[in-house]
Amino acid sequence: MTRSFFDQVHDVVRRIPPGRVATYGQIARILGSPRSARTVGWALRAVPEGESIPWQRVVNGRGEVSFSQGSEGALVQRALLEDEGIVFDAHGRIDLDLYGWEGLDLAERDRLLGLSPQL
DNA sequence: CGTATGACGAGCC
DNA sequence: AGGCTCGCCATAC
Repeated sequence: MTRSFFDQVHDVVRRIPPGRVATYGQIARILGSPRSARTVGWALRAVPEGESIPWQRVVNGRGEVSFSQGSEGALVQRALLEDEGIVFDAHGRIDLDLYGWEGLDLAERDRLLGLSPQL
């Protein structure tokens, strides 16, 4: 298969519904590379602006926007998430128990991993 | 083909 | 508790 890890990351991120967030580590685990969280972040950094990939719905394991505080990217991401109804606490963090993505069901996960050729 | 790079994460001070 | 280090691993060069 020609799908790069980056493409697979993008595929998964596109599945995150509005108002929900996933973590870098979670995406990595879904793709079968539990130690590739950093690479997930890199894959999102490489998302072209025009693409319809909801990159803002991916945060770090503590529910924080993973840009240096005050940076433009951080402000943009937070604004986009708040537009989806997500509420940040006083520490600028998201309650993952409340807004965390449920994840993919097994069938969908297998399809994304290419275990069951469908297209 | 070796080295550098990160929008992470776990662990150790 | 909070900050720092170190491992990780797909790409970039």
